[in-house]
Parts: sequence; C-alpha cells; structure tokens
Amino acid sequence: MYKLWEDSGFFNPDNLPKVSKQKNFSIIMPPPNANGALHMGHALFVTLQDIMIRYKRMQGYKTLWLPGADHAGFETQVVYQKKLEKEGRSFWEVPKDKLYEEILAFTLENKKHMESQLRQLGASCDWGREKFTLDDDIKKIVYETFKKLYDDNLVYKAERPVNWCTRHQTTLSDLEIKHEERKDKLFYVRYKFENSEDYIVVATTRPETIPADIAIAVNPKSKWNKYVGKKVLNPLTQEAILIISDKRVEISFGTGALKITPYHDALDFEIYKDHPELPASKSVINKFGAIENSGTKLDGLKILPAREKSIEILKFSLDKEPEDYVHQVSICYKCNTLIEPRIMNQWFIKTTEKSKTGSKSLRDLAIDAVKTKKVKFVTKKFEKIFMHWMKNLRDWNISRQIVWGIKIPAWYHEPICIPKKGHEGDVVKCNEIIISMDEPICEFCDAKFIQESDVFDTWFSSGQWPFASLMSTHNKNDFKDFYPTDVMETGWDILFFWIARMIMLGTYKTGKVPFKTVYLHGLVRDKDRQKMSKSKGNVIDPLGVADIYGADAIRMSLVVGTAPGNDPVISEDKIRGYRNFATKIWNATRLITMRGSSTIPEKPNYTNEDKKTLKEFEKFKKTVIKDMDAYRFHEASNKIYHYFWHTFADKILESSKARLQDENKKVKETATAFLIKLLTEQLKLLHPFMPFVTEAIWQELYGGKKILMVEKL
RNA sequence: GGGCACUUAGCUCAGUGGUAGAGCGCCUCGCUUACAUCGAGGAGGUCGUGGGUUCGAUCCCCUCAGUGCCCACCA
Repeated sequence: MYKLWEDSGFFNPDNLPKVSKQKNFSIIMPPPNANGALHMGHALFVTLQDIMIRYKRMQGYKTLWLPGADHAGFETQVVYQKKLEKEGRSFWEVPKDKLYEEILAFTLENKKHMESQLRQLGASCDWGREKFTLDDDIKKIVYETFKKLYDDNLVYKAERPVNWCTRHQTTLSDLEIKHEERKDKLFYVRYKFENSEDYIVVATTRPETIPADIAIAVNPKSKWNKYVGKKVLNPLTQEAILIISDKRVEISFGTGALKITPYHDALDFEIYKDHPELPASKSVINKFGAIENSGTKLDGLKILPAREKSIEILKFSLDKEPEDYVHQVSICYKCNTLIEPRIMNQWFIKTTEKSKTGSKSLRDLAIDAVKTKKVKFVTKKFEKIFMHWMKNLRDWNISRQIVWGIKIPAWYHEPICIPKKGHEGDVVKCNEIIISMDEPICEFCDAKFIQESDVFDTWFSSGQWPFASLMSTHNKNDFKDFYPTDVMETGWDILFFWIARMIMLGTYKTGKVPFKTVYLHGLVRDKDRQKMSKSKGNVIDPLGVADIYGADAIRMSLVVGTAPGNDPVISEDKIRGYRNFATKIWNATRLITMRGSSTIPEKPNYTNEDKKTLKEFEKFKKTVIKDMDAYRFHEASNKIYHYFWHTFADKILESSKARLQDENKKVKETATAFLIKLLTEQLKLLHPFMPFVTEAIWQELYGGKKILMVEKL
C-alpha cells in the first residue's frame, strides 16, 4: 500500500489535484534523532501528524508534510561514546576529525533505517523534500542567523557561570541538567582575623573550594556586619581575604556569612562581579573535577577525596560538628554526574534584552506571539507553563565542547599582528573576532584567523528548523507557500528545549511565527502507567508489534482515548483489540461483497429506511469532522470505531442480511449499493487513522481505479 | 521555594450544566453460511472531601486531603 501511495506522487503537494480556492496546510516533522531505532514515541508522532495530514489532504488542501532527520549533537555523541566503550575503544583517544567522520557515518546509516521505519508506520510525508540538519544549505542559514544575532548584539562571548559535566567534558544549558536530592554535610568553618583569636564562622558544603575563596560576604543585618572592611585569613592558604557586605547572603541560612568562591559558584560570581574592590579570582578545580593550583595539599585530589582531606586539615578550624544537610544538587541529564559550576568563556544568546537597533528581546517576541494568539496551544495548560517559563528566562549558553555538531562560525585573529607589506609602522586595528562561514582574511595584516572549536547547542540550529527547512527545499516557493506552518506537533518534554526556541528564533529571523498551532503529546506508558525503558523490560517495539498486529492497530491504540497533552497508555492487549477491529472491517466488507450483488445500479432506489440511515450517518459524520477540526482525535477515532462495529456491523449489516440475498435482483442491488455507500463513507473517515486496511479494501472495492488517500472527505 | 495538573466501573483512561462512557478484565448463553480476532445478554460507579453559584453540577467557583509532573544559584 505504501508503495502505491508513494508512487502516486501525492505525498508531494505539487502533484495534488487542484481545487478552486485551494488552501495550503503544512506540518514540519520534528526530525527524529538519527542515532537509533524508532520507538513508540516516534510511532506516536507519526500517527498524530499523519492523521492531520491525511485528513487535510482528503479535504482538498495542498498538503505538505516535510520530513527530516536530526544529527542531534550531544545526544548522538553520547550514544556513540557508549557504543565505543562497549567495543572497548576509548572515545577520548580517537582524533577529533576521525571521530566526526565516524559519527557521521553512524548517523547516516541510522537515518536510512529510520526512513524505512517511518514508511512502515504509514507516514505520508514528502520524501522528495527531506532535509538533514547537517545539510550545507541548512548550516548556511544557521550561520546567517548567528551572524544577524551577533550584529544585533544579541550574541556575546564572556566568562560566565556555566554547567560543566566532568564526564562528558562539555558545558550544558540550564535545561540539560537535572536536580537530585543528596544528603551532604554542612561544615562550619572558622576564618580567623589576622593576629587575633577572634573569627567569623561560615557554613559550607564544599570546604574543598576554600583555597579559591577571595572574600567573605555577610548579610548587612547579620551580627558580622561590624567586621565589613576587615580581613580574615583563609584557613587553608592563610591568605588575607576581605569581608564585604551583600544582601544576597541569606541571613537565615548557616551563619549569615558566605564564603565567596567566584569560580566555583554562580551566586558567588554574581556577588564578586558587583564588588570591584575584590582581587582577581582563580579556579582551583580543573575540567576533570580535580583540585589544582590550590597551593595546598589538596592538589591532585578529586572533589570528594579533597573534601575529606580539607576537613582533616581544617580539624581545628571547625566551629562545631558538621550537620546533616539535604539539598538539591545539579547532575548531568545523561550520566547523572555531578555538575561542576565553572566560570568559562562561552557564547551566550541574550534572551531578555533588546537588540542594538531597539527591537524587542527574543523573550518578548515569543511572549507577544502567544499573547496575540498568533501561536495557539491546543492544550491550554501548556500555554500557562510556557508563559511561566518565559518569564524566568535567562541567557542561553549555546557553545558546546563536543565534536558532533555545527561549528560556531567565529574566527579569532592570531595574537601577533604581522603587518602587510607597505603597511609597516601603520597603526592597525585588526578585528579580534570575525563571524564568518569561511576563513576570513585580515585586511590589515598577514596574521591568520583560527576557527572556534566549539559547536552549537543542537537546539540552536533545531530552533530554526521550520524556516531553515522550508527555505532549502527544491521548490523555491515553499517558504512563501507554507510558512508559517499550520501545526507543530511534538512531545511536551521539549516545550522549552524546542518549541520556545523555535518561536523566539523563527519570529526573530523571519518576522513571522514559525507555526500557528502547537499540539503537544505525552510520553507513551505501559498498562501500569510506567515509562517504557530497556532496564524495566517493558518496551514495546512499534515495528515489531506492527509486524504482528499491523501498523493500523498501533496507530489506533496510540490515539483512541488519549486526550491531547496526555500520556498515551498502551499495551499489547489494547493493540490486539484494534487488530481485531481491522479484521472486523475486512469481514464486514467480505459479507457485503460475498453475499451482495456484483452489480450496482447507477442511481439506487434507496428505501426510506436506507435514506434515514444515510441521513443519520451524515449527522454522525459532522460530529466526527467537528472533533477532527478541534484536534480531538481521541474522540473522533473512538466514535468511528463504535459506529462501525456496533451500529454498522452489529445492527445495520445484521438486519440487511435478508435483503442482501433477496431473490428479487433489484432489492439485492439496492441493499448492496446502500451498504457499499455506507462502507465507503466510513472508510474515508477511518482512513487518516487506519490508512493501510482502509486503502487495501478500497483498492478491492474500486479495482485500483482510485486512491482512497486523495478521495474527497 | 514557585508553577502546572490529576483524583470517574476491578485496571488503564475518555466525557458532559440536565437521570454516567470505552477498552481490557469478570459472569451467563450461543461453534447462526462476514467475523469465536465473534455474537446476544449481564454484574459493577452516591464521578476524592466539605462548602458555594444554579431550577439543576461529576462537569463552574472556593476549602481541604491525597497523587503526579515541571521549574528553581540558600551556600
């Protein structure tokens, strides 16, 4: 059946029959990560999007579903790193260039599989327009956006607190860290005044960072305030450090005094920045999470051993017994490694500030888009969650120290200027940084530019996907015709990662929102409401199940009874139930074709009862259409299922048996015509949900002369 | 600490301002020439608690109690 559809050319909107006043309808497929097999989550998005696309196509819209594949930067690198480790190879020892080539090959191989799996699930997307996130033309657009942001002063590179994963050796955005409750100790450490036995007490969970302390900040209302301006000795290095006052220090926590370690704590860094009287700060923890340059015996130790060692050294400086302390720590969302807050020179996107030319901040662009209903959420609760998140938005770290991704198109001037011939002695001002796709040439000197080695956060490029993909297909009109797209359908788990970024970047770059409606689905769960995971052994493989019960059965079981935004609950029992339904449709058809007349009159003389039934069906159909238009696919599918089984099969077919085999040819013909008519109408309604069975029956009924996929609904 | 939800039949979930629905499970009967991957019939719910609005609430508003999720720089 899929071949029939694909060969028909109707996945391509340019080939669809022209209809007067034809409207366009477009969905950009969230490009699946090309780093593994498709899972139930993919089956879910295929089902929902294919339902919308097939429905609109049958209604005569010029319908585009644009497929893609995502290189999925960090995600794929993590998958590949695991694969190498399984094979006994060391990820870190493979040269970067080679690693990139290997991951590229791995990704392209997965991409091929993925495409065939999408076909098995019935995805009626236009393969001729398929895009890959690493296509050259996509990269070019991503670079252009970056350049525009840079020129608008919305991108900057600076030393800021970032989340560092010591295992993956990269920074992560605030969204890529999880929080976990940990039981630690809270240590009370005395910092003595110079030449005095007097001291100030500071509570800390991280005594190993004491060598990097450059100050003590006290709350102005605390009892320590009288010491502001005086100096105490760092208990591990014996260096004198200043006591400063800052109201960001919580008076109720610990002792109301906070040690300031700018390089190892984000709040400390903020306070440090606002106190110019403080000396330069230093880092004592390296990128592997070990102490270095501390000037103490802690050097060379990893964090936890260093903590123990520091307490051993500080034994006589402890004010009282350490307290048990339960708090939230940040961990890497992939490997659960403790995130080390570090101050690093990184690229950031300003999300809350106006551009140089005074236009709205990215955040305000997105908030306005939603407020003015240019972007609507099918499920209102997600709009609330979205708005709440936008309100608390902070700048976005977009540089990653990984190999698998799009390199940031920034070039750094070599440190030494070599003046061009004839320009010796000129006072030259070479650009230190140039944003460019290709290697720039310095206009003043012969020095070279060295490219930034960091790559973009994948979501920076994915955030541009709707316009980037539409701008780079073979049909030059696609962007004009299909942007803004009609629906963005994806999982709610990437509401912030992706939806928010697409609205910000899409609106910023094109002046138009990337999509009009956001439909978010949930996480597929098993019959006990558990997440599917390999370790739990409750994973249902959609392709494996499709082999047994058919893709239609999976599609139905993912849709029926799952309201938008909710987590679908799926089990083999449920899938089997809808397989039975597919069989029921077959059998019902067989009854009509076997017992009914082989010829049907052009204009059947329906009985009054027939007319009444058809009229009732029309009414029924209208309620289904209403559900479809309101994205209530769970209702629509449920209704058709019931009508077919319990009205059509159980009542209408049962009561028509006698007529079907009536000796009077006319009676028989009319009955057959009536039942075929009713069956046909139902097949149309069912097609978006169960495309394979319905099309197969259609082909039998109409002898290959028409394709149900493009029948008028 | 902030936010968003949820609480409906044994289980998983839909749904509506006007005497409650599905799938699966359960019980009884039926191998009737489309289908036992089936058919006919049935048991089973005071729609979490307490208030309010209303002629009328499971559905709207408030309270409380559970449950889940998201966000978050009290060291």
